Amino acid sequence: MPRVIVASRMSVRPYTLVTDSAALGDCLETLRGQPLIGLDTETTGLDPFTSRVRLVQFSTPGDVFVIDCFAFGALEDSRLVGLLELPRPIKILHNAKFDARMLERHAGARLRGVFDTYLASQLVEAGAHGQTHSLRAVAERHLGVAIDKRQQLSDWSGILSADQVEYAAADVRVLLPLRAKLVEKIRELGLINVAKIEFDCAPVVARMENAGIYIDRVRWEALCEVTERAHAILRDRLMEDFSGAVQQMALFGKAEINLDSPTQVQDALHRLGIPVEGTRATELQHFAKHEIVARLLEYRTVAKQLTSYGRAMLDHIHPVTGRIHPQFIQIGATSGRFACMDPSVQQIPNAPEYRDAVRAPEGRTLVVADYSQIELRILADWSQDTALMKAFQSGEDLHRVTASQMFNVPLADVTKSQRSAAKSLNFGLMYGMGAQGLAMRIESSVAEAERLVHKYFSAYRGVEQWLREAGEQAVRDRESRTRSGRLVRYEFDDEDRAQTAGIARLGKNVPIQGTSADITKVAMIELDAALSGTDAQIVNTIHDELVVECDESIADATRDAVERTMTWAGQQFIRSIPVVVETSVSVAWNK
DNA sequence: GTGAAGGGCCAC
DNA sequence: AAACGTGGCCCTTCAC
Repeated sequence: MPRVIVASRMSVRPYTLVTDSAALGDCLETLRGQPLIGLDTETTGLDPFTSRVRLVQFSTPGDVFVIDCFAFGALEDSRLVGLLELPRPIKILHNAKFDARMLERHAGARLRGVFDTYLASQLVEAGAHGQTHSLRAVAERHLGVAIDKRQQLSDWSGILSADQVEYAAADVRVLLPLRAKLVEKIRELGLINVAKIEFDCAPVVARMENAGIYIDRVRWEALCEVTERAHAILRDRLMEDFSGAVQQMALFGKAEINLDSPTQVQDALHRLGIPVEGTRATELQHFAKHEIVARLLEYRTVAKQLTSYGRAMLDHIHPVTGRIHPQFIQIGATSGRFACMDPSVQQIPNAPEYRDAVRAPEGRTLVVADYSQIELRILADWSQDTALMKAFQSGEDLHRVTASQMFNVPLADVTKSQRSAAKSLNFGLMYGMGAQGLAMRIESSVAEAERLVHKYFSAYRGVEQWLREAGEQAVRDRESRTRSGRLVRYEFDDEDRAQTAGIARLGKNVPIQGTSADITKVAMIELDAALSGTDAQIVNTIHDELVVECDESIADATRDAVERTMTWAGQQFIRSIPVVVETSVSVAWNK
């Protein structure tokens, strides 16, 4: 053992272990004069509410400082907090969200001036398959150096081994050269704007995760109980309905049917003479005249509610905060959209009974704000289609206007089914939907769907042209860009027509979906800054919607700030038509 | 037992 | 045969 320590001591450059206030002063003196510093932390666990910060490490081109927060009150030192909160020097971190959560929780610091090598790697790789973005992988890819991560999850709460401190020093040392390589790529690929957005967003996401979202346990449990009863009743009745089929199946050794098994359900339906092809809801709907199929559809809905949105949600309530702290993945989709997990609070059913249970605690309130038709506005702005722009400038109901233009009828004479067809086209065409897809969706013949698509594009020539060119360009250049310059690269075999068609669809959708993500991220950054110094806090982001929680006494001011910053962010990317943000103030997540 | 794949379904 | 984009969660099935 001693041998290993000696050997590794000799093989690495020195570092300074900071264990008192005077040494911290010297360390901060050195750091303040730097334009760029590496920053990392070692913590006793991964959860900011139950773990402590043991080490804070800084690097400069010539020095590494390892601050032992257990040796003295480093995290209470206002000089350290001041350095973290100033925009300069720039702090280089790998996955800044993690350290920002810890530093906010334990030092009360609002981290600013971030360069995040994790996010930078994701931007530079632009969605390439099979690339991971761990510090180890990124350092190996760009610097050709191997990093030993064996100590990462070691016990950081006791007496530090030389190995541990050296690991901590090595980790932070690599960040400066790594940034240099990544900056080069960011410049080459024209990603400076989007990188700035992502880096500034990371501390905002950290605060959002730390804040968490409140769920009313009693309301949620009541919802679960209702669902459980309905589930039991439907299950029993379906078992009776299926008994004939099950008896047949029993001849083959199967005495029961699992209603949650699509294969078993299909088999049983076949035995009852119902020739379903798969058991998806859209397929079952065609056979809903059979009582058993109708009941199965009901069962599916309830089963989904019970499993995905049942008591499991309550297991996520944190014992320390009493709130849910989901994980937001900042570049969750290659388009730049967020993803969310453990639990995903982006996919809670949009039904009043569920949204009522997601609320503000006593004395507080929610401001809920979403962009009105943001993706279609992006399409209108990008394509400069005269008719679509005019439709938005009129301020009328968009789908109704579309129907009026498609079918050449006055606005007031648009029928329900005309509006519905227009709506399907407005949304579907952005995803690269064809006539066949439309026919499926609106349950018409393909010929009828073709006629509708033709009518749509006759009204919106500019949209047709933009979509076609966006698809062609994606296939030709093997990449797409959003308005912020975010890059998405495509790997495909251009001999494969199905793959090529898929890339063309992405080429239409990625710039639109991704620009929407750009806008939401800029809005979050601006809003977080506007709300600093108040008790208002962003608690959820759902693609084109933000949820803010604040004391009810500042609800109006908060709503104004939300509306102003979101509108402003939208206008940074959409210049030729209005950006509309709809806000509401409510104690629950209902609009 | 564990993990991957696929079906199904929730969100925008 | 494929058929509108981006995700995550839960279940069953099947291979190891």
